[in-house]
Amino acid sequence: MQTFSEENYLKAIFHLSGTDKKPVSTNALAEKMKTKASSATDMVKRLSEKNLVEHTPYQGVTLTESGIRSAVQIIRKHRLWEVFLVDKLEFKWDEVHDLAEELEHINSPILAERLDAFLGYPKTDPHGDPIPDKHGNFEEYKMFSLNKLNKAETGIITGVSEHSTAFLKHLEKLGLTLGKNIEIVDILEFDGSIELKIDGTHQTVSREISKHILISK
Amino acid sequence: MQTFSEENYLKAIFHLSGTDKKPVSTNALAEKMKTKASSATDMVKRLSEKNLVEHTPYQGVTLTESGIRSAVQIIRKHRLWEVFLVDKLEFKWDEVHDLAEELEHINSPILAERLDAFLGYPKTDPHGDPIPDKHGNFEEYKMFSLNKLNKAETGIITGVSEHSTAFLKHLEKLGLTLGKNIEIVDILEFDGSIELKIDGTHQTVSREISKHILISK
DNA sequence: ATATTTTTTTAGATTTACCTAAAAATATTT
DNA sequence: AAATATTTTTAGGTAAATCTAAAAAAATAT
Repeated sequence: MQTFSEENYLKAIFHLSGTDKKPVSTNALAEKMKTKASSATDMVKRLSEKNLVEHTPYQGVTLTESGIRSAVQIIRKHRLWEVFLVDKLEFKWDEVHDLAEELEHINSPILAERLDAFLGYPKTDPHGDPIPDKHGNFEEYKMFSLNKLNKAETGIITGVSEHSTAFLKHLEKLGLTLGKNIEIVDILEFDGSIELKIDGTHQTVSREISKHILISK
Repeated sequence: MQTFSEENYLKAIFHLSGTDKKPVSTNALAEKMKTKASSATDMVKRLSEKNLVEHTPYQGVTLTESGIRSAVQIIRKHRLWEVFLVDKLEFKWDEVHDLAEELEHINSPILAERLDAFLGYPKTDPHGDPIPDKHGNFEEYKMFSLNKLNKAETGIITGVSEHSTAFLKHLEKLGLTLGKNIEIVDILEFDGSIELKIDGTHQTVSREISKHILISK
């Protein structure tokens, strides 16, 4: 068993490490955890002693097999609780992240399994992220950022890569929610802002925002 | 905000202090928390600095108004989660205590409120304990221990004062579940064991067990 | 009323998870 | 390649929550 803090670090390393499982730098990890580099080093050492991560000083950190397994189970619980909060307790998609950050640490494989069944074995969470099954298997969907689209191209919003309330509330206000079709009307040369058509109306998003909107064709 | 540990101590003091709110001794508190007296003293000092308890050295500890409010909200969450686990996730009444001990610390009044609504504002948890409403109000039912009944008297099982899996599994096996009518057939002089009639059959429970079965008339 | 036992508190250590400041290693400029 | 800047680690310290051992207070027994 791990502490909450250890679990949060594992999750952070998993996310920062990406699909290609590249080493995560101490600074990146510290920033993600909103702490200092020295604290990150401390924790990495502890996780290393527990064989959850591999760490070569100055060369960054990667998860071991057992670290990945652990991280994926926490992510599974996080996403299941998000579905519960939205589908059953009528929370909005922008209100569930912080609560799920707490609930994900409840330690009971049976609970996760029962919750999964109760929710009807959902495939994705309210932000479009895939939910690992009890064995930890899940497909990473091939989504890409909205800012990769060219003028006149179309796509479907299928995910977001940022879960803050402020960001999600903004998308909601513009009508940019999961499943919506969009079409790129124009890309401003000045700062890369994107004008797009959605539900027949036009909306503009900054380049920074567009990066965190994920699209499938 | 309190730490998990502080919350657990508050809850322990609330329960040990009883309906008459009498002071709780350091030893009793330490025993309940499965820790040492010195640790309990330390924690009591910390809670005292936060004005959650009143402590006169060597004279025991009582909750302040604010301590009671805090404890009752934790108990509310504990009992709501137990209802959720039994009613929605099909856990048995003997499987939910430890999970609820973790879930009760999730810090969100809105979550508690939504959960309450989702469950249909239940009045009692799976063990017959009353669930405080969001203002912290609840009726203590006037239940008494089974061993207070005399030969030939009858009653209805409406609660238990012990929540361990072992105890509850045993009751389940004997058919001694909430809502059942019982009649005292005999009380053994030797050790106070009680023979009772339930659903037409006879069962015997030790005096120790009978103390933790709560009855209404 | 004194002695003994029990309960409670204090003193001093330990572990986790953080911090700041300084040193060491690596990366980037010139 | 040397100088400078950045990143990472080490060293030493703090607060929360625990522990053991010893001291102090209260309760009980003689």
